[in-house]
Amino acid sequence: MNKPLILVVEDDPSVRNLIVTTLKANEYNFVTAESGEEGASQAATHNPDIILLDLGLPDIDGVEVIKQVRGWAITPIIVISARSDDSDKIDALDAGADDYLTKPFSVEELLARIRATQRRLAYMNSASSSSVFENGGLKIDYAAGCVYLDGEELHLTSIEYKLLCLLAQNVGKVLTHKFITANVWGSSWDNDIASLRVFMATLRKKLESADSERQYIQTHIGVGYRMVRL
Amino acid sequence: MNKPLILVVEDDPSVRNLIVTTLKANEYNFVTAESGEEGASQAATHNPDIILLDLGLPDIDGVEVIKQVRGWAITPIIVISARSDDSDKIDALDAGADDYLTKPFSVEELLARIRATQRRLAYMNSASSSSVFENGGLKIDYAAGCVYLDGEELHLTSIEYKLLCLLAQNVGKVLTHKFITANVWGSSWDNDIASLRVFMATLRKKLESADSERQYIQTHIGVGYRMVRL
DNA sequence: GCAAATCTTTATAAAATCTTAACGTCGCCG
DNA sequence: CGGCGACGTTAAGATTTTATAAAGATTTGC
Repeated sequence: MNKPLILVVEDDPSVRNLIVTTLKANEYNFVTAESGEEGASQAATHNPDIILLDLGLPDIDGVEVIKQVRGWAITPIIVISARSDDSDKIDALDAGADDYLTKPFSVEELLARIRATQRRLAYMNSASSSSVFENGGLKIDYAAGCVYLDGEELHLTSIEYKLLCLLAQNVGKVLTHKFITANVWGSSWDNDIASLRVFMATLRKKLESADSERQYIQTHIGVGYRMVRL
Repeated sequence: MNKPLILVVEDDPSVRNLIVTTLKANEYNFVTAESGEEGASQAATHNPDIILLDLGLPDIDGVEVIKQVRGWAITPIIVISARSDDSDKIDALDAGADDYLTKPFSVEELLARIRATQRRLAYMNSASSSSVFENGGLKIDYAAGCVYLDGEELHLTSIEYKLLCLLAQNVGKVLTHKFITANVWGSSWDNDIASLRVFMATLRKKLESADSERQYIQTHIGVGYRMVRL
């Protein structure tokens, strides 16, 4: 997945700065808004993955922003507010907020809650569109745990599958013997390189049986193997 | 949707009572557990919609319970804990918790957070919930709890039925032994894999007796089983 | 409490997979 | 040219995993 885009709606420049700095340091993309109106419009134009929303905005009330956004999107909204009354929390949550953090808050906690939200998002996406890898006629459906070659299902043993995934997840990169054996078997037992060669042979046979033109796996003598991007 | 089932894992009887009374007053169904072990096994057997989890349990640490449950389920977990340190919150959230409430908490806020969680669940379910499943000559009527094969009703025992539903709800996906046993039986007791094999054999016999051509269930050696989409 | 149905356990043969070792090829270098 | 090292290929044996039957244990219905 790409870096998530986070919309920060906060009028206080110092708080906004704190949040933005934190996000930047953790490699999130972000856009900011300084008022409720601007927040709602930014949400519409940028379609962010997550919204961080302050309730005490200069123009419209934060709860109104939540309702407005919820009118057409289910983007997760994490409220960050100075109001710590129960009634404020309840109003915001019932309006459609997903989480509520009271100021002063710990940036670490904010990040953890963002991660939790992200996790849920990732699951929801994977349910509808399972993550697949494609390269030439090769297709790996990670969620289903199946591999297809030119549409035909390919039967792989569990080690072969792990090996192929490892290569696929590093397409174009040369992987050393040590790296591969360490990842497929537990520890890097030296003698496994012989096994690795055998598995590479069977994998190649399976991948290149249909069409001998294409070569998915390349060997780099003295170093390791590499899947080429077709 | 039916009333959601909520699992309450809390050792302190007074707190447990407060929560349960609140849930009851708001027409939720619930089950309770007084320890981490019990909580994990209740989660497996009852498959609740939401889990409320205290971290300070008498046996295993709450974070361990989270990890255990997350091994096979994505059930939303709301942590309710006396520990208010940031690090505790972060650990719990990163282990897989969805929300974190510190004691003493307001029951109204708890209810609001449950509602927020429910809202998300409802959205996720609405995407993929129909009352009947069809695949090839196989038909499962979830509402009626009946299974048909080429129009003929098929008599299945309750475990066989659970197993078939699990496979059906994940058509095309390879399900690990651990995942299956955890979902059909309680926790993943190692020896259940032997039982699983026997049930798979009987299920297959029933499904493939009529027409030996079609193979609904595929075994992935060393991994698990998978229902193929026909 | 009995009989039938269901579930669990155990045993064994068959199948699939993994490891190991042997042998052949290729390119390199003295 | 011949030895050396790295790799590919093959096949046999060891190991693991699975299907299936059948017996014992448990639950359910009556």
